[in-house]
Amino acid sequence: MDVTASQIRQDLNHFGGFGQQGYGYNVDHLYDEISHILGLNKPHRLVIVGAGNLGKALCGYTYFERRGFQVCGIFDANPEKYGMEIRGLRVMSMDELSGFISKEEIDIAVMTVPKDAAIAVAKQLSGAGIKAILNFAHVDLDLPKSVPVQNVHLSDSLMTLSYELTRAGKGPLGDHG
Amino acid sequence: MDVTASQIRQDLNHFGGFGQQGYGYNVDHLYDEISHILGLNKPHRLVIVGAGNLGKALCGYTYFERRGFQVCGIFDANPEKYGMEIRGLRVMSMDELSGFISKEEIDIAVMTVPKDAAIAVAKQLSGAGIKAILNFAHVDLDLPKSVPVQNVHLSDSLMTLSYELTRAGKGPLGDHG
DNA sequence: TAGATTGTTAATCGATTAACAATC
DNA sequence: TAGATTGTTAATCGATTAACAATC
Repeated sequence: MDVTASQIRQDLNHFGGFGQQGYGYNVDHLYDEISHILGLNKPHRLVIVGAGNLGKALCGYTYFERRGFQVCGIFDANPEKYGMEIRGLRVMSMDELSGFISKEEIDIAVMTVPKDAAIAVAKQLSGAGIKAILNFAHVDLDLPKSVPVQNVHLSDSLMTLSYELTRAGKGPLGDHG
Repeated sequence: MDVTASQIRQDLNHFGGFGQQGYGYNVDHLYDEISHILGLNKPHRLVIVGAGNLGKALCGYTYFERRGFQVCGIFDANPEKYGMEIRGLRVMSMDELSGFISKEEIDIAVMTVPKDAAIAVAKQLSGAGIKAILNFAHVDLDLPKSVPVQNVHLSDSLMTLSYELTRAGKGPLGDHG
């Protein structure tokens, strides 16, 4: 994993001593502790905002369920999509979003909306009391620090890949001109 | 952007002096230089391996075209999908993959296959001379260093988000026990 | 005891930042 | 010249690694 033993000990110890000197770590216990630290010990309720291709794909993403991320609702701005059924969920309108978040005690919003809508949607989510956002739109949202955002910007990955591909086999400082 | 002026100068200078002391940077020229460094100046040809929900969603991802990433083919292991048309492309079988890559001079493969298939597919791709892989499967592929891999592991983003969400408002060292 | 393994401090390394010279 | 801005060296900071004591 490209991690030294030293680093693992150092990192684990940052959160507490989970092992026994001379004896080792109890793997099951360690797994629990880490789940706790990551907040994965209790389920999270989430909504998907944007019922496009990506939104639909994510809706059927089995990892969500397996790890206790419950997909509770899916929303879209396009009236033609209202009522459409995706994996047993009916697409709802953006007007219903805020109410749904508070009533259903939603933690997390997954944003798969077009770039231009992203900032407004983020505002609405934040106003409705969302606790965290997973953002697939090509914008950096800046929200109050109290609402953590994780960006999944494919464009970044693609650019990095293109860079590595281009540089492959060239010297450490490469040549670009 | 959370970057100091110092850092920008330092970073740009790592690749070369693109500015003029006392005068500034020419934005258009700088944009070109960076495109070059990232290898975005010429188009890349790519295939999508795995015609599931995510594969289909990515197939319609307009950013690809806009930035010169040409989606040239889409493949799946399920015979029922052969011939299915997605955005003007016919789904092909895995047997056709290797030949396609060399004949069509494909640079990049986007892997949206199930975890269990991922390693074998990566091997096939690497054997067929692929130059780079964008991997959405929940596995860390280890391929020869000559084939750069970018992993898009949603699970990582979700765990980070869960961590931040859980820690929000708590002290810098948090409390988890 | 001898071997093994974690906890913790110190040393090393690299990246970020600050400072200033060079130039327009 | 005065002000502004990049290039580049030095200082600072943090993270990784190494070393060793503590413990089983």
